[in-house]
Amino acid sequence: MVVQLSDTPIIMEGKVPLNLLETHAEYEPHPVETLKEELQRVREENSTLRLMLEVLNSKCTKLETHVQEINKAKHKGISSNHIGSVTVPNLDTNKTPRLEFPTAKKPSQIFVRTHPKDDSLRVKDGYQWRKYGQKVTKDNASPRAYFRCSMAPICPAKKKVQRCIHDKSILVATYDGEHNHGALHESSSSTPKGLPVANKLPLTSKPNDKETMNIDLALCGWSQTDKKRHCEDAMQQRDQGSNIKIEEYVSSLVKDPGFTMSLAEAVARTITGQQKQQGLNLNLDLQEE
DNA sequence: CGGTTTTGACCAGCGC
DNA sequence: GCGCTGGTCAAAACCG
Repeated sequence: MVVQLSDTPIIMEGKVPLNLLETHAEYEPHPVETLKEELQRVREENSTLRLMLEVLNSKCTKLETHVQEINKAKHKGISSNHIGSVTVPNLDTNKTPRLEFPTAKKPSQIFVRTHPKDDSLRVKDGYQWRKYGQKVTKDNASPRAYFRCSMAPICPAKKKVQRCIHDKSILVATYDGEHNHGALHESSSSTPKGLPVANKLPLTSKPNDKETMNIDLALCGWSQTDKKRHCEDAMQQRDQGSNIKIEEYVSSLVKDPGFTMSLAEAVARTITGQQKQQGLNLNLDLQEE
């Protein structure tokens, strides 16, 4: 199976890796009807995943177009690789870009979609934050949480996190101050150096791992309806051209081979997990699908 | 036991 | 000066 995301292919040779398809000899064989139902369910899931990939692909294309426009503008003497508040990695060089999270003197915002049921105000951005306050503000019923960077003894970086007033599943993180330390928090030593830390999903994470829920595209542990709803949301956003910052951030994630590989792995793991639950050992040939 | 989170109290800035 | 609001402090609770 070859998943092509723009120019960044994820290659999953042949079938789902053997270690993801553990055998369950202890289970009794399933009646044909049950197996048919399961097959149908897996097909539906595949179509959902396909939809997700389409969304990712379209965002990739969009980003590429945008980068090309920026490059053209650069050639015309307009020097800027900033879109909104998030710095776009330099894609026209071989250097591994670091996604610069807003640490400028001027406060800036990022938007992160979370699981609808996840009511914590946590935004995984690679830094370690210590919450020092929470307040309900006048213009938004959702409480605003105040965080300070705890990675260095004296780091002036702060952030405020509050749910979007219009969409409770979106967290708005406002960054203030600069980090006075270089190293970002490395959650996994297996991830390639130089990659944006925010782009890294833990390769060993379970589908229901809360950590992965903080990233927009970490849909792997979601229910079927959740996935569909979010895909529809994303499609709608694409069509309406709204929430540009989210799209740009997501696009930068998608561009990262490490992220896309992790996503693909998580998807495969999810399918396997569900098989485990129901005691099935379907040898899915995704290439055929 | 040390680090983190929670939460009520406190403070500063601003408009009236 | 007073009230409102956003931001911060700090003690207690919580957690690994």
